[in-house]
Amino acid sequence: MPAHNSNTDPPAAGNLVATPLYRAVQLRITRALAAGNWKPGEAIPSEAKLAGDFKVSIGTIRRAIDELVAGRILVRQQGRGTFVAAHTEDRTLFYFFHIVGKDGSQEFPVSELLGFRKERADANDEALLGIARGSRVARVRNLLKLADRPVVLDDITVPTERFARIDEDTFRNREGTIYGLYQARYGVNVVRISERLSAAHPPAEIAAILGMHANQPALHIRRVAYTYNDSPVEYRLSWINTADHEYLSDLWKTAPR
Amino acid sequence: MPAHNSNTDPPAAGNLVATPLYRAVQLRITRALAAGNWKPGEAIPSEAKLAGDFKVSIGTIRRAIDELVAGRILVRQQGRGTFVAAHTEDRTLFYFFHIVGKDGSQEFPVSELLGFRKERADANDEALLGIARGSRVARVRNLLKLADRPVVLDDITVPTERFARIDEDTFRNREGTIYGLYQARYGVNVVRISERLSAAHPPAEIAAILGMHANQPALHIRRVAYTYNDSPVEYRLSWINTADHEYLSDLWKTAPR
DNA sequence: TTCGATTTGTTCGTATGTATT
DNA sequence: TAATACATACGAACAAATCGA
Repeated sequence: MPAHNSNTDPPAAGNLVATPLYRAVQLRITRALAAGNWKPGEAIPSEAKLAGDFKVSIGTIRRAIDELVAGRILVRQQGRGTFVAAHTEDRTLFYFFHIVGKDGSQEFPVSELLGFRKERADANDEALLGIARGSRVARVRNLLKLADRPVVLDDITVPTERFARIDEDTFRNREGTIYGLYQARYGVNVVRISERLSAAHPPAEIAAILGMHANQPALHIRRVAYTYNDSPVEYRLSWINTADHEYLSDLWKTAPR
Repeated sequence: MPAHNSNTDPPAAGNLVATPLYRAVQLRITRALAAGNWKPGEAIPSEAKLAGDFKVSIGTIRRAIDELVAGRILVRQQGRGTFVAAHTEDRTLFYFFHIVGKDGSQEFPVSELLGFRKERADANDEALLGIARGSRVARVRNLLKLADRPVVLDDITVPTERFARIDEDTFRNREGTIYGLYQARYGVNVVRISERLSAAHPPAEIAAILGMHANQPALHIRRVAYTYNDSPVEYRLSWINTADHEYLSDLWKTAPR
């Protein structure tokens, strides 16, 4: 068969760039994901079915899914199916959580909610989250403990528009990670984060929470989390006591698909 | 054609795990790379030629190369060929260099050699570089300036075994990056790094070099650089003045495991 | 426990498109 | 223009894992 476009588009009419068929398929899949057609943890239709639905070969479907699997948006399992990545598995936790012991140990953090309030978005929120100034946001203060000692303090901001009727109890009584909560309860699937790190002296209030002496430096992180299509959904300021822990950046091991 | 093994191996005889053919091909390619059969910047044989040499289909060759391209070990160019990734291009610089201005600007760093000496490897070198204690190592102190101001101080350790007859002039008179030097002159191709970050007060000597006040915190990074097959080749301690700059960590597609 | 249906994983082959030289 | 090399797309066959009858 020739490699022409057998879809509904006019065959190489106006489109100067001629995006490959597998990209178009990929886009349709991510759109269905973003629309919530398939939920995290659930299986998407089989490759054969998708091929039939989209009227493309199974190889093209696989090509489209390949990158989504590489980007940890989907997870394939031989004999079972292809699933929307969920934030419930321990593996996925450490993809977005980079704090490890200086001895190399990877502990599971224990979370503690320290504060919750709703406010109006300021200029910073507007710039980072792409929401209108004055719209409503929720501010969450969360502490992470490792080996029973406070290590990470997160000040989290999310727009209430995406997170309908979000409240303190929802946060406090969640099971699993925060991104797991976003995913399970609000259908917001964080698939990418961007972090900027610097060293600084934390405010006295925060140093106290982290059990740090005055004049002790901490790692400061500004994080923006994105869902499908690079749409920002959360802004987070973190302070990390690096007396006994470090931030691990592994760039990078080409993992088997 | 059936998916049998048409290579020299007995078809599913003793191998219990049955590694896919494309992995075997991938291994042969990385071995050739590590042996220096194909040099950085040069083209490797065409897919058709490799398919003929290895007696596999062109699709299997492409599959093997796919991951090496994803891992930035090889670079494909349509119509030209597939090339061994070189550290000479500006693009690749920013893959291992993560310091950006707080305003978001990405500047090209200017390097300045501050010190060079040869020593015997200590316990730390032994653990991190996998070399025998007492073997010879070179220690290099290098300063990186951004916009004419000192920002990053690197204390670099490499084993002289891999870097034959390395000396101060070689470092001082190099063109391009340090990893470019390793690659062009010693055939050592850094393909992966692992970094551990923390916040701390730098020693007075280092604070002075970075133009920092006493009691000002800095970002401290311990980096190990690896060549093919996860073999460590360089150990680096860095201090970064984050008054005007940040460490950027962008985590998304085709990520570590 | 066995068996068969389903689903993804691997390998091959072929044809054609597109960029480079 | 022609040859070369990678890119896209399709199809087929079989392997391996999973799951339920």
